[in-house]
Amino acid sequence: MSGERSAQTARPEEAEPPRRRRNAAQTRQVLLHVARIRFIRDGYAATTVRDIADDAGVNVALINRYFTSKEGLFEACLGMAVSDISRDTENVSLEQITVRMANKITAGTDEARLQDSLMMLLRTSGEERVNGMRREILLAVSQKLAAAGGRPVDDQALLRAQIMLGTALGITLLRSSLHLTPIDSADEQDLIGPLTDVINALLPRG
Amino acid sequence: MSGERSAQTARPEEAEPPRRRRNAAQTRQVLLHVARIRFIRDGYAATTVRDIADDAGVNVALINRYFTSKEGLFEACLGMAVSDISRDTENVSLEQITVRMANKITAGTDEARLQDSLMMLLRTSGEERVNGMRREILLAVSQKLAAAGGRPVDDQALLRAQIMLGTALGITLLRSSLHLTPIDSADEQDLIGPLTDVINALLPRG
DNA sequence: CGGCTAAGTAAGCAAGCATTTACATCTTTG
DNA sequence: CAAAGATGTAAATGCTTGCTTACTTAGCCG
Repeated sequence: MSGERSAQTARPEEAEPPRRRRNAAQTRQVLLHVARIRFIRDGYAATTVRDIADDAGVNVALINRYFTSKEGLFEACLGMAVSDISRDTENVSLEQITVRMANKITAGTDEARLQDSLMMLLRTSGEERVNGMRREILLAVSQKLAAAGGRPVDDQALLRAQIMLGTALGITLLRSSLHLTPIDSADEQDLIGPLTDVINALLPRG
Repeated sequence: MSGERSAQTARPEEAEPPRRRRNAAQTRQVLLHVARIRFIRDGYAATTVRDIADDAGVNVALINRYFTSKEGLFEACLGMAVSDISRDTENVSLEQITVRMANKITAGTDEARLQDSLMMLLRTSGEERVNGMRREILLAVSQKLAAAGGRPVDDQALLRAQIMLGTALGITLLRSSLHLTPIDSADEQDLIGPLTDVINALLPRG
């Protein structure tokens, strides 16, 4: 590669387009990010498009330009959450499951945000389609949990896995939404013990 | 009017005031009842006072007359839920706890409505005062759970009780709000087994 | 009966909502 | 550079919201 592309600050990264002050893709991302936070914290109906636009520092009309409607933006956020959850529940094995679950539940706000994705799952816009998405991903996760034992997944095993899922959901709810103490201030180590007990009680080993 | 009060059907019962087509107390109750359902199903912000008034078959203005505001009506509903939960968690003992929990979770819509009360706890109007109410009752319930073992309640026991509470919350959520199968269609008998295992794993016997 | 108060109603108001339109400005590209 | 499309903005649209006001009617008591 003989010729550099331009005399910009530093060298432009390979797959990184040159910085623009106007950047549709980046604006889209910012909107998604701040909308997610609002939807999780305040719910769909209580969140206004102006709130979101202000948080993002952009004009309200861009929400409709990039996501068609408030509803469209919500579905995009939910889709993100579904992807995150799918990725974070790959290759679940009984050995690591406790540690990983405790880790995900207590992970800081930095990067790992499975908690947020779970809370996003509890939000609804009233549209029937999103309810379908929610049920789908929850069913998939519980099936992965049930299959972790290595035994064939019958209805009873699935029921137990869903109770386990409910536990994870409930803990996350009590922590990040209701801020109940002492569970809200428990760290990873505090949770590993009880979680191990619950998992051993619910998920039969193959 | 010397004789009987009127030629109504049957005789007016003792403690039962004569039926009036206009009855403030009854209207109040109807409003509370239908509002609760709406708040639980649709959330606070997505529920309009006109929805509630229509459900109740009364005029919108009566909501403000009897409850001052939409917010006031919500708080009344939440207060009802708190009372129900307090009453339903009296005298918890480790012996009956599993059966009672399974029973309450699966109880039909007839009378026992602990599920609804729990779901009501998850709703918020944004007012800080209601968040306080929610934390209070959740803490009280988890303390009762922790004390059921008969042992002194240290922080770890409380944490475990709160995880148990989270499980109940999560199961109820997966059932009545998300309608996830097969847990949504599980009956009391189906739940007793797994619940027993979880409770034994979480609540140390004294 | 006749009036008085509690209970309920209809209509409307100001504020806030999501969305659209018409316009301005930045970036790329020929 | 200059045309053109991509990106962002300001303003206004038509609804819907919670709540209030002025009014009607049912129920009670002398």
